Amino acid sequence: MNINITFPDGTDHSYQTGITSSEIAKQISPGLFKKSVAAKFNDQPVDLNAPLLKDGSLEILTVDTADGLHVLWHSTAHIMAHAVKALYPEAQFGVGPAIENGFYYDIDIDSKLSQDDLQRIEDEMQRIIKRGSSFVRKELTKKEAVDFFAGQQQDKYKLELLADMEDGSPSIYSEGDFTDLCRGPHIPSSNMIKAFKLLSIAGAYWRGDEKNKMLQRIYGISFPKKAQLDEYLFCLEEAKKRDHKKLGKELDLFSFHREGPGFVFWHPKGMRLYRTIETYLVDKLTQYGYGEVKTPIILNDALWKKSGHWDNYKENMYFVDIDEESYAIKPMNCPGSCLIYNSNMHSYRDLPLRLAEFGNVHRHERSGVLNGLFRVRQFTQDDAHIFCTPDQIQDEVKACIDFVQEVYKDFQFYEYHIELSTRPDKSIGSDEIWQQAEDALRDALINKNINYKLNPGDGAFYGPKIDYHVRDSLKRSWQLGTIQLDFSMPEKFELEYVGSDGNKHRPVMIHRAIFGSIERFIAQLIEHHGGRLPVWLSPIQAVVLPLSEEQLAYSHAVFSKLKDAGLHVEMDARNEKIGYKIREAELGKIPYMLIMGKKEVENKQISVRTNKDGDLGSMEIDALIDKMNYEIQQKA
RNA sequence: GCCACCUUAGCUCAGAUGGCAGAGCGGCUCACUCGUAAUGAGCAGGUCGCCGGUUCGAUUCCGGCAGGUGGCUCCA
Repeated sequence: MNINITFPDGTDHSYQTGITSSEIAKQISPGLFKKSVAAKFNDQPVDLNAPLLKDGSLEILTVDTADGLHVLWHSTAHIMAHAVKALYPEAQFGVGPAIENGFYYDIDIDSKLSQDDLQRIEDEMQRIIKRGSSFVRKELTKKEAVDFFAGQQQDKYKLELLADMEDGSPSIYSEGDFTDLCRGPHIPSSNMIKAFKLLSIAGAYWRGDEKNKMLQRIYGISFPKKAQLDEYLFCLEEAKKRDHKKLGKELDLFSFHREGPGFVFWHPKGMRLYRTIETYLVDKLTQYGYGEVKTPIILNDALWKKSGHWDNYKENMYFVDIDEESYAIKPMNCPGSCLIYNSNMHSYRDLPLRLAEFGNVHRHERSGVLNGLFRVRQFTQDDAHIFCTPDQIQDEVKACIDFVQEVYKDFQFYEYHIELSTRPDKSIGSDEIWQQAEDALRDALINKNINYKLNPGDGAFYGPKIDYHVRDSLKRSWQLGTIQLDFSMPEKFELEYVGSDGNKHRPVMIHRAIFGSIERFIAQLIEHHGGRLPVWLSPIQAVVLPLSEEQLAYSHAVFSKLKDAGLHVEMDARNEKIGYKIREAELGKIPYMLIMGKKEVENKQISVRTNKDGDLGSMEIDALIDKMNYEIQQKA
């Protein structure tokens, strides 16, 4: 009996029934065989040594592919669990998946793991790998699996996983004397792992629920070649150099102080960057038909009770007493906007009404979540509330999408992903309203032909949202822009407009932010550019560097001329060697260094060095101003 | 909030089984007037995060707290 196997390149071939992917790989080429870790049969991941019993498509997964690496990582997680079990026989295990970069395993043991223990676990893993045992799959009935994890290898977490498992035939993998509940697939033999490293230990709640026990999670990474591990670790180090917390200090942009954990102190240079961004957006707001508003930071409790924040957001809010009445410091700007809306009568002809606000909000975030500018307790949202009629929703959401993406392009953010978040557990509004709102956002995305990830249950309490996520230097994803639909707030604040029929109608509210928070956005900008901001964003765009005192007068003249041209320019008149001043300017990541020597004074020129291209030679002052203005205008 | 780790000069970091605290950079002073990533010399700078405990003596050991970092949970 033969089966027919189709390959990814479209060719097909007949093989004897029961042949394994491994044997097929060997026949195709020894190179492929050597690099293969698993296979996909009819798009289902399978082990290399699984017999193929029917016709189907086959893709051999090698360690050169992301899927293949994931298999290697997952197998390394097993080896790690094996090592932990050998060192701590009482250990019980949660889950141990491959993740975007590497793997982890959640472990329940009584003793606290330390860095030294990681070393011991690594050593044990090394021994296990050297033995080169193979991963053997076995399919069991659910009862057999339960018996195994209740008896021979006691593990309450695996039992819990089994209890929730719907399909009736769990599989286990044995590697040496260690067996784990696992769907697979796995690498054929542990000795394919040529290089690995355990990176960190962290606490993690069982099943991600903070009501559950906290397990110890070990993160690690592995590769089929030592060089790849070295490169990965090198990249990690490089990424740390781009950390905005480090660069923010080095470039003197902002600071944090014990006196206000989670509250940013902006320094002059950081503030310039902040203002540049703000000013940029103010211009765009006009283009996109927004009016700008400003609402108070402290507002009476009654307002927050009315808006639903009291019931849904209280634990994140700060409160103050004024004249024996209780007030809250705003965590969001929407109620304020609603008050503005309600201070006038509105006709359908006024809509959409777009009110933008650089809203200064305070949120009491739990201490453990604070993280540089990414997660603070006080931040400025580039917020806006669009009040519109139901049939204007589509166009308005689409316009918001265009706006967000235009802005990201100007800041050279090209790598982001979009999520559509739906109704959370804690929410206000009827099912119908939520359905309508979710459909509206989905339709806008589909209409714009935008790929998005569905994020069920992650919407705001008042409505679903479209979010823009960007990764930081350590690959953590942060939400920046957001477009949220809200049918509830208009209800609560009894917002109305007079329609063409002369009757009163309820408008719909769209909350939207592009940067999300200016603080977080700046953090992303710094990391994205590694601190080397484009000229238009640089707090200092050029520095004048006289070679000696003889060039001071000319240098001052040049400095004034650039300043008058509207450029952010500084003068380094210190009595230091030119190499020293250049070094300082380079470390300060100043884009233009203007060196003034005898020659330049005689020729009325400027010797230009950029931090991007090095020494550019001499040019006229006006040529330099034109060049810089062009780059600023191009946002290059 | 939870888990682990960290906290020594403005910054980056050494340090001692518990006995008067160290470097480089930066700052200040002086000399040097210099051509594309660090000129030299001198001086100043510390309650060793805070509060307790053990001890003749604690920056060092123990406990608590605060702040930070990496995760978890939560979120822009």
